[in-house]
Amino acid sequence: MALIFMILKTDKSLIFFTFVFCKYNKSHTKIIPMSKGLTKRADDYSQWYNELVLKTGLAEHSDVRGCMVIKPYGFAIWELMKEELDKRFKETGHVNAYFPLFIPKSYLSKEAAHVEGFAKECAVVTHYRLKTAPDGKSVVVDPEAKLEEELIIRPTSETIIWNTYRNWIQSYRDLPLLINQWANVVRWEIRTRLFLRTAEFLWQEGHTAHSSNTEAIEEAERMLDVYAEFAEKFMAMPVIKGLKSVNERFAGAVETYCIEALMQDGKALQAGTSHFLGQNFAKAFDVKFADKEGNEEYVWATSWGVSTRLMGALIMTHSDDEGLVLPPKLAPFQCVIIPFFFKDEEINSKLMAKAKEIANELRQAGIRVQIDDDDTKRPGFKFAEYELKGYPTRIVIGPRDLENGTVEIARRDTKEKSSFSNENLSETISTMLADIEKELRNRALKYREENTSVVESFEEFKQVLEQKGGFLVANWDGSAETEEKIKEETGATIRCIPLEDNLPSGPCIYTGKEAKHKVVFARAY
RNA sequence: AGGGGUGUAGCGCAGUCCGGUAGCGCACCUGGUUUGGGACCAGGGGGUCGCAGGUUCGAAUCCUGUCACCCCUACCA
Repeated sequence: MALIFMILKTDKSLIFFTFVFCKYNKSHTKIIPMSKGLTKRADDYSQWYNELVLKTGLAEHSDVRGCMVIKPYGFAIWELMKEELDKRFKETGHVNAYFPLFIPKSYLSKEAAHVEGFAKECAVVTHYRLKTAPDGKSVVVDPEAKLEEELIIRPTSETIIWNTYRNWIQSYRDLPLLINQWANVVRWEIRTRLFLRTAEFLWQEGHTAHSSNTEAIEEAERMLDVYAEFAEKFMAMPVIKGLKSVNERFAGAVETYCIEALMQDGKALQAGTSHFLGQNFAKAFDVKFADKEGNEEYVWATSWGVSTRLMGALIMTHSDDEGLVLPPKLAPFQCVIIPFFFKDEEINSKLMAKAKEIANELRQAGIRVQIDDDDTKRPGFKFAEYELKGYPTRIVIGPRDLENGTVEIARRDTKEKSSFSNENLSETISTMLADIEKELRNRALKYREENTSVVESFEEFKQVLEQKGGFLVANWDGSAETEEKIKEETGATIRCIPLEDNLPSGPCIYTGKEAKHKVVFARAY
């Protein structure tokens, strides 16, 4: 295999084109050439991410500041996530409901820490009507239509939901109340990034009410497990389950649980959170129940959520310099069939017939498959396109394959392609999809292991953070001051206190005092 | 929120310093030739130069304001 690099100098940047000439090796597997046009991760990770999201048609910026348009391909992935998560919520006894987008301003301030946490990023509705402007062309806010009480567009729904739960809960018999909602929320962010941070985003928020402390904690932990299992089984993304430090805790929570994932640039991403809310919201909204003995007691609460941010996590966990790499369970199409058309109409119709036959076989086996019969684009173009979009597998069938009873199958994760018999393709593809998923999971796990460093001193901490990044496991004295100082000096924060294996193995790396926990530090999104 | 940068055709950009009929590549349309990894040739269509004011005989270009996006810090899921 020969590599030729061409470097073109333009005014502002260097553009690298890479051509890879392919030959069959002994196993008749060849390596797919690299795509062109996409910024390489090593050159500029942020730019790579932005270009990838735009070029693959996952999402784009709308004209509304900070708000994105999730395009059909991106939304298809989100729908697959939703479908699976929803199934898992139902399996753990939850039901869906829907609460208002608007929250009376006064509700938000009933829980002190909560309002403190969200006040700075709330969108506020002040009027309910427009009228034609004096110029007769534009419209203006009608000053006479001012709301008595302003409405906040929900940044999260604890307040409106707990205000509602007050009417729903009287006795222990009404508990537990296990409700989830799929919704949009708005947090007026200054700096935005597609999927990772937008002013409006989609999510699910579970809000549960319980008759005891322990039951609520169990619920918070149960839902954290649901998230962790979803991340690992469905997204092929390894996560660390842990507790947030006081600084990072959700506004209004007694304890915040989280799953933390490591992205390919060495930064951490919080992929999901689950909160034990204690009786904070019950007290703020006066939600009491009568226990079996007839005593009145405040209700215990949890809330938990994952958002479209998972899309960002998915992209940054698996994708490469050629584009998106989707784990099969989240690929809108797991296989694309491309008939290699020539000028001969008769051969083309045979190719098409075979492609349909194969597609039917795969569909019967439950594989999501698409045929690309567009004859205005050449196959090479399509190959590059589907690689960019991260289709896990691709079947190409040409005249030669018809004669030989074969197809060519390419897999996205390893970029290999080889010839296979066209018999029993559903099994071939199913096996390959399972293998791809395993490969992606192993690869991501290996990356995390290689980029998790146990550090013994603050010097080592700074050095590893600077040179390598990733997760840094270190002993911490448990104080918010120490955490804050480390953050100021290095930019790294405590991602979590792991649920497993958090016993300190020595003194605090910063203060040298007795350590309380062994925690995971990282720079984070 | 602070610092830096960018807005010109669907996408990527040149033109802006030094004002004078808006250009290039890709994409698109038509015709032809091609075809096992992003085809080639010929012809064609498309832009109130982010938006709003101002200066000027004349503004993509100069001035003022404003909006959006990107990068680095700060904040969050």
